[in-house]
Amino acid sequence: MRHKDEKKSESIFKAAIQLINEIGLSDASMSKIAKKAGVSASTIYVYFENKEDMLNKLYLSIKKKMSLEVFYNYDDSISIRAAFDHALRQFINFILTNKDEFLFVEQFSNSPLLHKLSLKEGIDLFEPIFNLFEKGKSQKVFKQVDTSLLHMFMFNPAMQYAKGYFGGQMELKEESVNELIQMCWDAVKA
Amino acid sequence: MRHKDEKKSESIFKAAIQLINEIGLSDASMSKIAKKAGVSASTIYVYFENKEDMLNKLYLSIKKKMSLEVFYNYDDSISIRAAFDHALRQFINFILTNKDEFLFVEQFSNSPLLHKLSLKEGIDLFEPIFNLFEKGKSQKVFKQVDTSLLHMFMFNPAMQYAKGYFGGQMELKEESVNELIQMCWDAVKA
Amino acid sequence: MRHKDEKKSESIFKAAIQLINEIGLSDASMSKIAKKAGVSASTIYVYFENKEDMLNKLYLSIKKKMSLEVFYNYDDSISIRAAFDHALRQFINFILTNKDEFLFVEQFSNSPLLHKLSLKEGIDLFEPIFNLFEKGKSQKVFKQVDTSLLHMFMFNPAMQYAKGYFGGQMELKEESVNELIQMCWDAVKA
Amino acid sequence: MRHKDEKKSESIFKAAIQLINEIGLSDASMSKIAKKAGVSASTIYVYFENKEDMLNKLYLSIKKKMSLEVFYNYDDSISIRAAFDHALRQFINFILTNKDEFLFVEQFSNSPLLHKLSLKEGIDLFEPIFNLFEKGKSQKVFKQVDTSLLHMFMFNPAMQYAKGYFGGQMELKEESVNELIQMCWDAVKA
DNA sequence: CATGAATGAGTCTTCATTCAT
DNA sequence: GATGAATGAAGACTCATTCAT
Repeated sequence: MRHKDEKKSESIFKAAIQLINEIGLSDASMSKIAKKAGVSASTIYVYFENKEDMLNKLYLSIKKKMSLEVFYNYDDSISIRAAFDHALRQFINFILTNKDEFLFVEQFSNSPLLHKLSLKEGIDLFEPIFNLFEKGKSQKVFKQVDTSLLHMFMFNPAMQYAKGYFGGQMELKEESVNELIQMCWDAVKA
Repeated sequence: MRHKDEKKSESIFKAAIQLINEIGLSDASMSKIAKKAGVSASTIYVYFENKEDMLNKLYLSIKKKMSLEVFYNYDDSISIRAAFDHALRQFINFILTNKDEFLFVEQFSNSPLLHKLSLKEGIDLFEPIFNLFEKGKSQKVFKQVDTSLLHMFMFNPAMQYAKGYFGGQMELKEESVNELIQMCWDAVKA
Repeated sequence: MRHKDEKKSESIFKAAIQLINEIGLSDASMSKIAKKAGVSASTIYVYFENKEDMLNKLYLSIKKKMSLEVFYNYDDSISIRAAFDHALRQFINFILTNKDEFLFVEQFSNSPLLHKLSLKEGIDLFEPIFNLFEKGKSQKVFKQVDTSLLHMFMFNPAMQYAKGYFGGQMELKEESVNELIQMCWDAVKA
Repeated sequence: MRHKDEKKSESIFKAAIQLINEIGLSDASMSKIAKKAGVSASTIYVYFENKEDMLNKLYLSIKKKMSLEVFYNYDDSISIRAAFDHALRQFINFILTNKDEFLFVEQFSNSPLLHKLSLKEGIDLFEPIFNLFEKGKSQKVFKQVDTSLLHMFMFNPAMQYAKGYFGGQMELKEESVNELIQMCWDAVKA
């Protein structure tokens, strides 16, 4: 895939993301995606094995992009609170400014199409956070609970918030974002 | 006329829930559901207008059952903390002991098939919680933030936890549940 | 059938005619007809053997009604021209004032559902006209051509005209009707 | 790509026409047509948008073929009577030697599937006839009546005659055709 | 007599995918 | 590498009809 036309596979990704957000994962057929991408449906099969393969690769590519942004300028050595804040704020910023990518990931995560392997790979990209939690726990900054619980309280509310915002059920207020980060912190702090 | 089998629409519901959990919402076709329910596909249309109607009615029936359980023995007059604890514990208990129902609701909530009307009706069933939040805010027990934020931090982590548990990514420990409830409380308390 | 509820079978007829005109013969299902008639679909099967039987009986009942009107006050002994005129005028009057019945007959006549037997029975009702043609031919008033040709030129233009009128492609003018009758006469007269 | 079989859409047309004549428009399902054409049902959708589109295109293609034949060697400048005769005779010849095409057009014209646009396009193909009528009226050769009345009396009897003939209710005699043409002329002539 | 419930067969249409060019 | 053509399988849904009450 790497040696084929990078632009074409990129335009397929773009079309898929947009279409899935417009009409939903299960209504976004290969031919519709192809039409939107400006290629023939059969061309997609030059770049991907099948639909599932395409979606998994799309999922991972977004996760990678997301992780790059979340950990941009991420510095292990600052205070735990500051690192927590920084990463979470970057994360919120990413999902709010990449609506389509975020909503695709959400839809896909809730579907049986997400391959176990891709799920794991996606999680691995957030390794620095797990390190942060371990360090924080040993310093008694975080509660002595399962790391996955901490992880959940760190990112999930923001995702839920973004979904409510994009769904029109919530307003976006600078103030709310700060409150939300504070609430996350209160939940995980010792 | 033949007598209407009271259990038939119930068995269609049951088949739908199970199948949707096994293979996902969009792969659970009417004919597959019918086969699992032991009826002809056309029989479903005797009980429901169409697929969307069926799923919306299923959704509402689960939401109602859920609300009944969450508010079983719910007492407005005890302390806010106790009421919060009680409802959340009942909620967790419901989703953990009604895996299929819960996972169906999750899938359906994230799908475009969920009709706006059903969404609203579903939310209305949790009105007592909204009253609790208002009361708690006025007594400065809860943070002075959007009620929807409080609501999110109360229920969402538990749902995410259950999903992780059912997906095999988390263990279920009595201890974890208590920790989770504590974390929710820390998040919302003033 | 005669001893059953006459009103019910009548209301089924009425509903069928109307519905067929609204949505077409092939979209007018038994259940839709039943709903419009205010009875259960199964009730129709008390009065008729099946859909085809129902439509054939409906067809014949309309043909009979039509023949009654066409030959109302019909007098064999007046001049051939006058009898021709009278019958044709009555016919035109019938189809213009019984739009639904007429259009149903047209749709049904063009469908394979019309049973050969009903077709013949329907034609038999117009026997007096055939007598008129025979008499006219022997008196050299009409052309010496096949009676069915005469019959065709007498009734078909009016039917076509009415269809054009009901379809909105033609206007209805008192004058046009007279012209049409004159043209029919010119066609058949010797 | 596989090469597009030029004959495929033609064979679909042919199968559709034949089948519709055998079992009627509304019983001629896409899958039956496909089977008769020797292709998969989905293949039809490669060539046509849907059933309605297919039938409309079929209708127009027949109308065009018909008009080509009717106006073959048609000469504006000969006498009106001769032009009338020529066109009508060609028309009769066409419908008698193209039974399936003609009967299809008849069924389709009486169905709600005929799109307004196709109806108009179909009529436009007969423009020379309308010119003939206008000229004939101004020369007092034709009656001073609505052109649509003239048109009706020119073509409708022949169509009715052909339907009777194909339906087995009339015989085909060279003589009758001449008589029929004469009757049409008598009807329209001043 | 009347009818609600039930269904197998069928409707049109879309889908993911393959294949020859 | 790119693609138009082709298709079997499946989708949601409707139909005419039967049957037990």
